[in-house]
Amino acid sequence: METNAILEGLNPEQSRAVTTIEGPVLIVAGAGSGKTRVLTSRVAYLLEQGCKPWEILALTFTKKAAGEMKERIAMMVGPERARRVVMGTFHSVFIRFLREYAESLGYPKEFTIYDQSDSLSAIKACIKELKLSDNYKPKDIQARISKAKNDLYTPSAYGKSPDFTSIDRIKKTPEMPQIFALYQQKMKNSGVMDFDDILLNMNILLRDNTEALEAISGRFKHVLVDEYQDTNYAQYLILKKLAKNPPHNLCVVGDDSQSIYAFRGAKIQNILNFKKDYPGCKIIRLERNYRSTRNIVDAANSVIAHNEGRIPKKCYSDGEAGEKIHFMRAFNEQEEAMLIVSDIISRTRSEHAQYQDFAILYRTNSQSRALEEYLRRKNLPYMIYSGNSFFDRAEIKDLMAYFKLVVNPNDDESFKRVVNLPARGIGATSISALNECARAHGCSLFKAAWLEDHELYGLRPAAGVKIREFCRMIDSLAALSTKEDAYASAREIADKSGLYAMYKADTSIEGLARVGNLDELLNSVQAYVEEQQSLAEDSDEQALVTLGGFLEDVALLSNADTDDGEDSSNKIALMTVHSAKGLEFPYVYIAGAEENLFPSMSMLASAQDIEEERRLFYVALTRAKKAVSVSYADTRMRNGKHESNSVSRFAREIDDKYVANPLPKREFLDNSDDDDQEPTRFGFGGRFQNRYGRNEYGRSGNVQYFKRQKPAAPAPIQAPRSTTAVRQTNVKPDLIDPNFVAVDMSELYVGERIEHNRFGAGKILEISGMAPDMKAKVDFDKYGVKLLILKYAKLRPEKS
DNA sequence: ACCGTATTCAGCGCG
DNA sequence: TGAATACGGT
Repeated sequence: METNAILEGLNPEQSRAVTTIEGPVLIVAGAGSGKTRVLTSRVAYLLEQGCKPWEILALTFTKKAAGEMKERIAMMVGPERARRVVMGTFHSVFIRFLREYAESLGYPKEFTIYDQSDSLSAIKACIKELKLSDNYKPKDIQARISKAKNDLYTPSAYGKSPDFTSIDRIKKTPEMPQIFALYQQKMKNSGVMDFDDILLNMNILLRDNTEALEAISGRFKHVLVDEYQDTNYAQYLILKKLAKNPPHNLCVVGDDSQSIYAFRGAKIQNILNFKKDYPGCKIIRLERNYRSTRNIVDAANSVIAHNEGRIPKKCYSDGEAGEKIHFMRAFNEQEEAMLIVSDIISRTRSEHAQYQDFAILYRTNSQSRALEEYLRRKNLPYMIYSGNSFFDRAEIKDLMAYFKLVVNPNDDESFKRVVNLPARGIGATSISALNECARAHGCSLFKAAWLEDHELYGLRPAAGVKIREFCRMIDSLAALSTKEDAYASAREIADKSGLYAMYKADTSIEGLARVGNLDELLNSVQAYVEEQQSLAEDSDEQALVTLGGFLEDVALLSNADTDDGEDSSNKIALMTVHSAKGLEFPYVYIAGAEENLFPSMSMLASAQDIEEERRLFYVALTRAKKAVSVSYADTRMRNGKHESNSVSRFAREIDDKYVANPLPKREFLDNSDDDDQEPTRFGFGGRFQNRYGRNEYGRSGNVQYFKRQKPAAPAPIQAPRSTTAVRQTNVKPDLIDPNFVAVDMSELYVGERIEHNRFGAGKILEISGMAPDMKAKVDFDKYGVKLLILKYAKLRPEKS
């Protein structure tokens, strides 16, 4: 592609961003400013200037971003050259480097990756081994270890850092350094890294191995980084080392106003301080927004102007003024859902909008429920972007654990997961004995299985035999997997392990679904093999597509990448503001614009946190192309409690000039936090025609005031339905009416026909024991005779 | 090994 | 409130 063609259609700033190729460059790319286009054009331009593809390193955060860039570069310069550009996510690119030098770091070349759940189990194992109290919450420990690694603290550095140890003192977890150390030790014994280790070890490599540093940094003449505002300290330092050679051709692109990942270690200072870190750098601002109307851009500007720590810039749109922002006030989250959905319906009619043109954004995932319920009620197609991926399912994890174990037999977490699945008579006792043995020898469970001194740790010979049998099976599968491709190996593993047969034996509906999922996993292995083979055909080398490759590919997938095969065409999108980053929609609804929720106050510690929340609100606003509606509810059920909060300060910060129905100057409802003394307002809806559902509500007399009352104490015991009512463990014993118990028990008698939730109908044969240990022998029509403890079994008289 | 119940927790989530 | 995990009994 000719230089002219590359630059065609770029505005002057974009053009400068593409052609300023010498020395460090910071491109401050406002929302919707054509950032991806600039990045891809820049790569094309570098190639056009004679740079070799393999001398360019381009790093992104997500697989999706990397994929999009690859595709667009391929269109500009052709697939052969595009393929040779070193481009990918931080993690995927660094894994490649780490494999080259794995041994110098004390890892096997074939190290595998622990995902978060593997890592969590390993942490639980550490806590257990150190016999620590339940002050030590595995999730919390995991988060703190992750934070430490992102800031490049090793366990010993952690122990010496007052920052960490003082928090541990407060949290009553003084043995954090020991857990951290044991965890790292375990990981090394198992030949595995977690996601943070990839960055940590990359730093260690570049710090301690000069040869590696020179080789890797010498390989690249140009380093490009997307979303620089989201980099953490570990990534920051790696980049610094990769760009150490003059003239330091490091080009970073980002927007400080969209830095929203501080909670997972991102440092906005990285972008704010770029100028200081790279003296003489060039700063290019992309301030023209091609996405949104003027009103939206100006409204977003008026909000973000309240932040102090910013790179000065003036974002603007040359488009039409467009619609003003609408506020929608609701009584509760159900009504909020109704207002939003009604608005969507009316816009589909009045503006011929498609469902896919709408996005409903919220701060927390739990807000999706009310919206979802209402959308379902109205039969509208929608899609929730979040969480549970295919790979979280138990049966998938089981088969994946076999794959992982075959690729890396020292993976202890996978070993523990499948050693007795299907049942092989290897119980918890045997495994904990084996674990003791492994711990004493500082080796993996798999290696410990072959040692001779089991008995010292209490492992019974019979159990030892069974464990070794299992290990031999893994060994033979491993041997096979070096000869066969990933798909053949995967099939063999599913078969020989007995796992597939085990799930196949379950003929229930769920069982069938599980087998279907296993098939789907095998299909995806096959798809991976075919994809890799077609890539290899284009190039010269024809290597075996290994199962290890598949595992790595999957490990580096995110939830966002795995769409459970659901068809996303023409559906209303529901997602958190975080996951909306980088996306755009004609119509955007921001739900739950309330104090305490957005901004979320749960963990708000410093003034900087409120700025991060404000940036998040900014991100939400700037997703919209044509229209934004901001909704809030007077009361909302949160964590099982009713909460009343006033309108979000961010909503108020939108300049009235850009709002269709500005908020009253002082809110009617003060910020009373569910205090029983305060009057709480509840609305009773019914009139929802008002398109913008604004402040007439609540003012027009359709509001009831009442004082929330504490429930009468003691709480009345509910009318007995069955013997299960006796089991009121939350009620103090003296609150149970003894008469009630007696009466209740007498409802059951020998010969009576009853029903059970799971076993269905049956007849009582015998009643034995005294309350609360009273038991009944029941002959179920379908399941035969069972002895049930009445305290636990929910029996009710048969309906006739 | 599996069931039902008790208890606990509650934020956003890249790779 | 309700989901996820831990526990404890057969």
